[in-house]
Amino acid sequence: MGQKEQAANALLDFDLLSRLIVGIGEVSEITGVPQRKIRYWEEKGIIQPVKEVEGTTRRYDYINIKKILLIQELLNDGYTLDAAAKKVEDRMENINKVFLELAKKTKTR
DNA sequence: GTTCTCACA
DNA sequence: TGTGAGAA
Repeated sequence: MGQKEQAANALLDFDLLSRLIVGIGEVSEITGVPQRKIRYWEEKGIIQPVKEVEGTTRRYDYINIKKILLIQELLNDGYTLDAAAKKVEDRMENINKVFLELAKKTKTR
């Protein structure tokens, strides 16, 4: 596969990923985290699902799903929920920072 | 399918 | 920290 095709696929994947929005049932199914627990984490302010314009059902984008996965891993490693949440929060913030810096320094090509 | 709430460990 | 169950 050539570089052009790879670049095109990367853009496609990113586009799909950024549009991927699913309900709690599917999130629970793919992450293995019970729906009840996902709602519980939201109640504690740890995750912020995106509300649909119409209706009251929770919607989860890929960032939410990623967060749920990461927190679940840390819990399995013995972290408390609060500690796991804070760690995930800090990591994502740092990653965002790095990419923002990178975006500033990178010229359009 | 989804929501909330009360009770419980 | 999380679950069960019922009702809407």
